[in-house]
Amino acid sequence: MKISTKGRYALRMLVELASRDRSEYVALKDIAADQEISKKYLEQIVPLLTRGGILATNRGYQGGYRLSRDPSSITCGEILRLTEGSLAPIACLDNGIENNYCERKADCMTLPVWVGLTRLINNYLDGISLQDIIDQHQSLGGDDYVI
Amino acid sequence: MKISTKGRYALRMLVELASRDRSEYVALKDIAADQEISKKYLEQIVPLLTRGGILATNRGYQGGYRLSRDPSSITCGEILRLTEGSLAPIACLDNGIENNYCERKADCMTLPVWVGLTRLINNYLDGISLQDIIDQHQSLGGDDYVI
DNA sequence: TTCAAAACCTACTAAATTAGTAGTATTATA
DNA sequence: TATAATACTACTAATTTAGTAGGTTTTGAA
Repeated sequence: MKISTKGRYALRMLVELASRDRSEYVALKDIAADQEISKKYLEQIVPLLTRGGILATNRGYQGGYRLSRDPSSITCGEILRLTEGSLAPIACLDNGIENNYCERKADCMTLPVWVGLTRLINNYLDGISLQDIIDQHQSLGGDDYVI
Repeated sequence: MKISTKGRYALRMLVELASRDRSEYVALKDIAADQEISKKYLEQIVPLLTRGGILATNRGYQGGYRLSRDPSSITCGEILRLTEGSLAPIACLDNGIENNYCERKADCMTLPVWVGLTRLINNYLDGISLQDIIDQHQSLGGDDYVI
């Protein structure tokens, strides 16, 4: 029950971009150095975010990446679903709660537990934007978020 | 971000035991057949639950397993922590939120997101007992739990 | 117009994890 | 003592994870 490095690295990278001047393109080289993450590995993660409409890119000399939208409109849920594939804790719910075609579905007594957990996780992560993360960091408040 | 078969099978097995007559020992052979799970694989899962104080066992002829406590006192959180190891979504929090010795801890802006998620998942699953699962199944209510 | 710096793309790989199987030893009862 | 059950340990195929490697394409500046 772990979030992989793909999702964690993506989130760290995007928080860094949200903290910088949003108008300029930042080279992956710089982000990789700052976050101490393999640049080559980030290269594989980043297309998921550009295709997902979170990052805008500029190729060639002086190129790089910047957020394509306001940090307050980009949520952890969106980022992690793009990079992790699905946030459902069981495969039966990978295509959404309404699209469960598991053959045991009808008499699976444990299913409601997983449906509730799926809703909980998605709602929580959809409720936290990149801007929220920056605000939380600056506020010196509690050590986590409460819905 | 998936619960493995270990945790899912354990939960299914325990729900079945909670649904049966609690005084009699049930052979693993029967549970494996009912749940359509490999008996040999269940054999590996079951010691985690006996050592964890959830199952009482009887070896030899007419032996088997039964719940060692009331189904209302056994929660999904307890079962899944025993079988999955930890319900934390990142390894830094595997030994509890207070025992995070990650070297990036001090300036990790994303940590509060994971701390909050860890609390959420554990609280949710600790709030659902085996008895709750049986009650939910019989009530024909909604399709999940709400805290 | 050439050069260099950047993103983009695809293939490969070592290590770890998952989901089991297999075989033997031990225990308890009829 | 035969039998039916759990207990224990080792092994394994397949998948996933977390990268590495190497080349291609694009673009701005000298």
